Amino acid sequence: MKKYRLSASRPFDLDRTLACGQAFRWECRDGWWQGVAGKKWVRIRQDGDCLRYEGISESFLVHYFGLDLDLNAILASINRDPVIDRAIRQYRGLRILRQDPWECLLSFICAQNAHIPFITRMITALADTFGDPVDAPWGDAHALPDAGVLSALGDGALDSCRLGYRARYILPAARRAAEDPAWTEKIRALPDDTGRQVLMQFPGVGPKVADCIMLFGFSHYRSFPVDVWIRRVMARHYCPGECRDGALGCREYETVRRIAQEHFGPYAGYAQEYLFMASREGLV
DNA sequence: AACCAGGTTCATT
DNA sequence: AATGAACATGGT
Repeated sequence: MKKYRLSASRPFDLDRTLACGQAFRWECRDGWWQGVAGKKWVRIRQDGDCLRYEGISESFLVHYFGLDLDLNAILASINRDPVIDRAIRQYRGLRILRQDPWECLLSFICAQNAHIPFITRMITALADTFGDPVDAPWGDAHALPDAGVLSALGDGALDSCRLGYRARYILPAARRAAEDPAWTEKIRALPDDTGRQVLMQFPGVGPKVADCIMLFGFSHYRSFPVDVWIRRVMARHYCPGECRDGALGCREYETVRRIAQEHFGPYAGYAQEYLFMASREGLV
């Protein structure tokens, strides 16, 4: 069991960070979060300013949870109006993870038009059915299958995972990733929004999913995924003039995204996460 | 039991 | 360029 001491100037809220719907491979059982990150199992809990964890190195811990970032400075930079201020006061400590891009690709293709518990089911089914077993202390656990594994499957192989129409996207997307194993490094090397355009060439990846992958998988903190919850809060508080009719009026994705990025700046993605929470919990 | 969900794609205007 | 419908599934 290892320990990591959080400094007072770098707030962190493990529970919110793992439960907020950016990652779908974590489960909380008797006070401990357990999950698989990459190929390794992880157990972790937070007691005040102390993180207790096992299964990973400290450097992985710091990188994965983004503990190297000065969150207070980031939140100060996005705190530009009363709405985001309320969300920040409520959720300070929520951080954006640095997940594996392939995991993000799978997760957010599945996430379209689905509730978060359902997304978790789908991702779990993919791992349990096709992923390599991981020797976790709590019992049976699996990593997510690599693109190569999924790309070799035939039509219908995913049926038992109950992915709905998303299954039609997963296999072609896996083939595309498998035929160019360096795709993540290529995107990493690309300038700002070019990587996003490359991601949108994957089947099943539109603007929203691409923004999620850039934000959660490539640490592109300016990305601002616009889902139904964000659309609501943006329509109500940030672009009423641009919106045709009340809550669901913000039609044009690119317009909402541009307004948010201009308003919140280079860490718009952090604002997105805080607004997402606030919108879902009825805070705004 | 309807309604809706971290949307994308395709066919029409 | 912009809108509308189909798409599968299951949580609330």
